[in-house]
Amino acid sequence: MESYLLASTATGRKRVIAELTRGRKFAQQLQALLRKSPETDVIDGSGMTSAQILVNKILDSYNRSLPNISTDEYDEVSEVLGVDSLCLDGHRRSEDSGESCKTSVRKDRRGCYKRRRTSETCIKETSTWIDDGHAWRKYGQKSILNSPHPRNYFRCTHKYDQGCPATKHVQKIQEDPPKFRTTYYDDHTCKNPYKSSQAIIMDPTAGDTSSKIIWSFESQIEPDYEPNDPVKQKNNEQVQDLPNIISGSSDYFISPCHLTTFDQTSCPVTAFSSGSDRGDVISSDVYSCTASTHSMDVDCMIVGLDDFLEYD
DNA sequence: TTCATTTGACCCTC
DNA sequence: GAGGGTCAAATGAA
Repeated sequence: MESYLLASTATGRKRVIAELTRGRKFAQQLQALLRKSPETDVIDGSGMTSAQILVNKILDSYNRSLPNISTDEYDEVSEVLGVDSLCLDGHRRSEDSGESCKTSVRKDRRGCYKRRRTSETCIKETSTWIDDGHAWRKYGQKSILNSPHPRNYFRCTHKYDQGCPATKHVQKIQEDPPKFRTTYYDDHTCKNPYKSSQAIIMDPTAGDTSSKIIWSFESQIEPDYEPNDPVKQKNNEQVQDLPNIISGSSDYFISPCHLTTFDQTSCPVTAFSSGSDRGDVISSDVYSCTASTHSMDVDCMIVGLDDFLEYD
């Protein structure tokens, strides 16, 4: 992510930083605005609400920034966003056409993919495995040095059909009580087709119900899921059993990463009030995001904002 | 039959 | 060369 900021010239870099800083400022204003009651939002002469005006400013900020990124870096942006995946052809070949080129696949894999640089967008530690609302497909498992538990590798199910670059690593870091560390890489660009149970997360800073955030969940298997483990099964059921608190509303998903973007510092996210079993499960999670992902964070906010604007 | 998971091999970065 | 991330054939489940 930080590579986005590495414009080819010092002047260009300054310009990018200035624009992104500007965007962040607008995003913060928007954040404050959204905490207010929507009724207080001012409508200007053009008929736009102040929130919409801020959205336009943020988008404008990014539109000004992107041309300042050099071609190589723009390619990198595209790569991260899944616009032009660097080796989709390479690994799709085997999945699409089966054994047609088995013998050459091994050789062709040389240089087929780039190893990911350290660019995690979100780290989450949970006492239980909770679902984050996206469909993940496990593509690997690896024992890690000095770690008694293997690390599990997941990619978005829609990696190939929608080019979604999102991946995550899940590793059990503590046995008793069980603790899992989930590291998210890249954001989802897919349109998540899963609509399952939803939850409402109350903004802890707000006293009224005007600042509800819907948090969607989907069932998912624990990284080292054991079908015969009743405890783990129960945890999965807890997530699945979340009720549709708001029905009939457009289903919009805010991932744990997105939630943290509303507060740009690491902070625990509290879901539901105390006394709720389900809430206990969710509120035990701790999220943290890398400080270098502000621009992506703002982007996430924009995505969420569109939904906010549509949700009336 | 289709799709997800497992697992060993390959490849990249440090 | 070690360690870690990804690929893809094999296998299993629905």
